[in-house]
Amino acid sequence: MTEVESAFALLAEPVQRQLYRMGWRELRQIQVDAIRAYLGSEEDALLITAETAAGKTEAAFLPVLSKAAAARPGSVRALYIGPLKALINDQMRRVEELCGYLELPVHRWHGDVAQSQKAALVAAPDGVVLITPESLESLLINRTRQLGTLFSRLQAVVIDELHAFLGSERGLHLASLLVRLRRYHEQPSRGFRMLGLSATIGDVEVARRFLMPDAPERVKVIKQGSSEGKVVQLRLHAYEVSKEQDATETDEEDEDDSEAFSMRRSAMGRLSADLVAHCDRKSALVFVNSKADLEMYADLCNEHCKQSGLPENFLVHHGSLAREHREDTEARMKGTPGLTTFCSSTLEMGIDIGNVSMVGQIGAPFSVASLKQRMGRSGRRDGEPRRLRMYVLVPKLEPNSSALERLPVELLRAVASVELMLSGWVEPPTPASTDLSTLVHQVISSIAECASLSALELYQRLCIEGPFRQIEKSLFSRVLRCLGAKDVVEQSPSGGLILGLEGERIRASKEFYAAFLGKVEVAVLYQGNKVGTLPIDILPQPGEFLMLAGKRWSVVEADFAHSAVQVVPARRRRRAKFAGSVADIHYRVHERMREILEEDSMPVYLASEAQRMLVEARKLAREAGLGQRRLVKVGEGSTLVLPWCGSKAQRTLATAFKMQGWTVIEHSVGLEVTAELSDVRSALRSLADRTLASEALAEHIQPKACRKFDELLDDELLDVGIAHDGLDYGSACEVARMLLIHPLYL
DNA sequence: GACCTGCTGCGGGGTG
Repeated sequence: MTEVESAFALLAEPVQRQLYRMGWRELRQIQVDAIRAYLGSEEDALLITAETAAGKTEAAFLPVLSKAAAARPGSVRALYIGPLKALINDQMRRVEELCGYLELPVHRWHGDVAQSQKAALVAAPDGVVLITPESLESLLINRTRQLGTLFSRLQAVVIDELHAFLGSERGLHLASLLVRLRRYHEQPSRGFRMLGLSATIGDVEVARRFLMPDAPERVKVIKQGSSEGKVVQLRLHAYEVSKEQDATETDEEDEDDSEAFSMRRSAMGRLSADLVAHCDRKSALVFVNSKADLEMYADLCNEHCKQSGLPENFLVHHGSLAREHREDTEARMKGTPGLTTFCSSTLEMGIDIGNVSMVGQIGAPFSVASLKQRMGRSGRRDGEPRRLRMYVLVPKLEPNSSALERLPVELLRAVASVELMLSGWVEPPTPASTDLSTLVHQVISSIAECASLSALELYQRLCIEGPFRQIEKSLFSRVLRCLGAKDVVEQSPSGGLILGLEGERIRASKEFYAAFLGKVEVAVLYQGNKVGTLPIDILPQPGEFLMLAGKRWSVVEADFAHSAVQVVPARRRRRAKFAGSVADIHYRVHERMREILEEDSMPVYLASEAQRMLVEARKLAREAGLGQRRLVKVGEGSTLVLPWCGSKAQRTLATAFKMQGWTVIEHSVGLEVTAELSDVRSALRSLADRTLASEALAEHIQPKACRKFDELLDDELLDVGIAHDGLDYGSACEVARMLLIHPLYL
């Protein structure tokens, strides 16, 4: 018997029959490995990592369903946890199909599922449940009495798109929920088995610790062989942005308040014209870093098609669109080949939109991990390559600006990201060690679940058994005292902790269930139909223009009482404003950018204009010593610091300099400090020998409250969190030491 | 200079 045959033989008979019916002629290697690992042992957890469309879902569910088939009803047997409702809806169909010959019901449980369906599951717990972390949270506090029957014999928990949880508030939240859920198992010490699925694991050890915190070595890693990977076709195009060209090319439709935008307008036009040619009759996804730009590119491309007599084949998909519009875009992509969708991260994960033969990325990607995910959306069919085209706008080098300002940073970052992705590297997730906001969330939720808990029990559940293990007892009691002072918790006469008035109010709100902070948004309505949403704090006024859902609008009425803005179609091409912040770049990306400046070889995937710009940038860097020198004196009383150390450590350095009373200009790579070189060196020394403490730096960070429940904590507690997770103190100290011993500092 | 995610329970009134 071959390896494949013996793995197949391990599956339950109805599962085997269903595979025959579905026309499967073989199992993929990761499926064989997963079946053997899951059905061959009773305890180990599984981490299944393979490229998109390699059959990870089936690798997990074939063995999980086979085992579940033999268990008796009366309890949910397997739980699937997904990060998106849309993904759960897609996976529901796939799991139901695999269950074709099994007598196992498959249930969805998320915010869009009818109460009646939820009630049906609670009345007869059985089968497989597909759920979001937030709905699991709601089960724990709203259905406490039923948990014992629902999950008493739960066998397996499958976490899809595991990378989306690792290192985030939502991941910490989920980790806490899973520990709390285990208490309802009839054998809590054995509990259920964990399976994690992902295409983009930056650090296997972090993933292992997430799946089995007490025994990470018992997580079996099932990895797709590298030979099974796909051929990659790459091209990177660059467009120069210059003032002179735009003065002649902007027309009345393009009036915009921002000068920065009008400068970019003609380059965006050239980029769009190329894009229309590149996407010609291909199904494509084009990722854009901002929603305002995304709408602009869709409009420019459709306009281009209209003028050339081509069909207007460009659609949009992002988080500020009405759900109906997003579902319509998904359905059209699936049903009609040859369409292109401009999207944000909404389509980064596995929502089914049919086959995509090309992926575009406008602007340098936020991270290498995100670039990898995005590229994985193309070439899903066997034998088809992955095609990726990147497009970067590069400001024209102004002769009178400084050498640092003239560096084409975004082009360098795009090249560095591609190089790192091709080398197989992606950013490792960095879980927070001291996320007190999520701790507060779980304190409130745990008390709501149990009605009353002693402080010690609470500490035991969350910080000994649960995921908040780095939080010591003294810090935990400071948090509780703070919550007590704000009426969130109070001590009952019997000594247990119960929710106070404020705590009850927070817990009763429908916003409570997520651990992350949601934006306050208002609906944009046209003739009573929802087009999308805009952030409430920068809402357009009547008479102003905006683009949304691939159309141009003007605002006729802003109705705050009903949280709505009424719009009508308009001619003007004006961008809507969405709220935003700045991304953190990993130090390895900065380091690779510097190496690219220093190297001579030309990446083969650069188009000619991009090649010319890289040659120019290398010449500039060499003349100014930007790639080699770390501390550069620039005129009297001003020093350039070039650590190439990633944004978090660079921000930590900048804070240390600001504490000296100096003015610090923070560039994306490098700092300009109003201080003499010798003074900069002595400030670096106090970091290098750690006489400047992390807590002292944290005091100077503003704003302090940025996570969801930070408002319930005092500044002192927030500083503890910032010192641990908001800054990168360890790296900054290392970088300071390196800057001091670097031979080429002048 | 950014992107994304998620979400009760219950009471009252109407209909078949």
